[in-house]
Amino acid sequence: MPKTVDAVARREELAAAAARVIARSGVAGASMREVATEAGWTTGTLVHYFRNRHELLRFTLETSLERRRRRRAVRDSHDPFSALRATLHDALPTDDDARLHWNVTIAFCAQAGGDPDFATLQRDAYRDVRSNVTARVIAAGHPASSADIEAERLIAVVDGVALQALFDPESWPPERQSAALDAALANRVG
Amino acid sequence: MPKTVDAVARREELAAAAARVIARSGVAGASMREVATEAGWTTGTLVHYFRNRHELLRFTLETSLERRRRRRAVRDSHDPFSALRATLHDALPTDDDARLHWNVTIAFCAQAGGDPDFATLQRDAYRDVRSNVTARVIAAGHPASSADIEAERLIAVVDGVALQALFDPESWPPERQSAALDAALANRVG
DNA sequence: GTCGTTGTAGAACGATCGTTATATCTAGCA
DNA sequence: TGCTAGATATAACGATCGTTCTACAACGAC
Repeated sequence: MPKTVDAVARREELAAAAARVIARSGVAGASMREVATEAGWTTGTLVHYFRNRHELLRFTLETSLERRRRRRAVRDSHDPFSALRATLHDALPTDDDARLHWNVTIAFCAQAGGDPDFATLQRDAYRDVRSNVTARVIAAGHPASSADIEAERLIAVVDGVALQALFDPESWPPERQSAALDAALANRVG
Repeated sequence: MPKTVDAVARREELAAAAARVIARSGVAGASMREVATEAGWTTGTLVHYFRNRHELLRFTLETSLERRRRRRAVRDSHDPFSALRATLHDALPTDDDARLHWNVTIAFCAQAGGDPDFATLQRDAYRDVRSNVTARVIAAGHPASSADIEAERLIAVVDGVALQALFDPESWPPERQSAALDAALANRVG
């Protein structure tokens, strides 16, 4: 058998490079050559792990969404309200990693119109977030009958703050994002 | 004197075509040829009214932001709370026109990272919205000391709902968007 | 050590892009 | 009715893109 590498790890490494390029200059800026250079390889390597550019982009989006999902997965040890707050807080672009994946999400959001593949991935991720937050809202003591409304409201606040923070980072330091979230949480839940 | 056309109107007509293409397939999809075809002209006409592609895109973004701004400008005749609600409601993607310009905003949001020109335009538009809503929040009876916080919260809700509605239109008919806004308004203001 | 498979590099091709240059058409004025 | 400058169309150029193809390097099985 010939030289062997961890193909899964290599794909994730390349996708991470693609995510950085996309966050920096949009999906359109993520050409095969640019991504290969960012990753420290050549296009020859890139096409060895991804059949074509679309598969690279799709895998990059999947990985990015999965990364954001995992950010909020390890929060079950706290008390229910803290877990809810932590889940929502982890979705805010308060650090470089979250900012990066938020930018990737936004970049693909703009592309989703022309590519139903991407649109489906994003929509499913959104629905997953919605059901997750709804469950935590109920766990935190909110009446089950209106839990979905409350969850949507909280998600809307988080998304809205995130959008503004990405546009205008200097006006939205992490503390201000946290404060906005806490204000939204203080309104009904808890 | 030769044949003469209304150059301003022609520029806006071309920008409207560009906006449709951008909403449909992103900024990257808005090539000179594609925009010219959408508008019913050729690239020769396009470059006659815009020095280059960047100027076309910039003017398109400006026009789109201006159009969203004007949607909420004619709301001063009502009582203060209705005016506030109407202002926020007009920002939601409840009709085709609003959806189109929201998609343009999102598309340019993804591009803003690589182009400081677009980023500045968007950030300024956001700050304009913020001061506008803050004024209306105060007019609606909210304490001036925390009006900016309240305005940010409401804008965040609107943006968050809009983002979800663009992703998942069938889950977010206009009535549901209105309901989410009214729930957010019922919390503090009024 | 040799072979065979995989990993990596780089060149090359056709398509498409933005831009520029050139040609044709058109409407108002002499 | 011509003349002229703006309005529009079209062709072409160089650059860049995604993709394909070929060549070489590296490592495990025999």
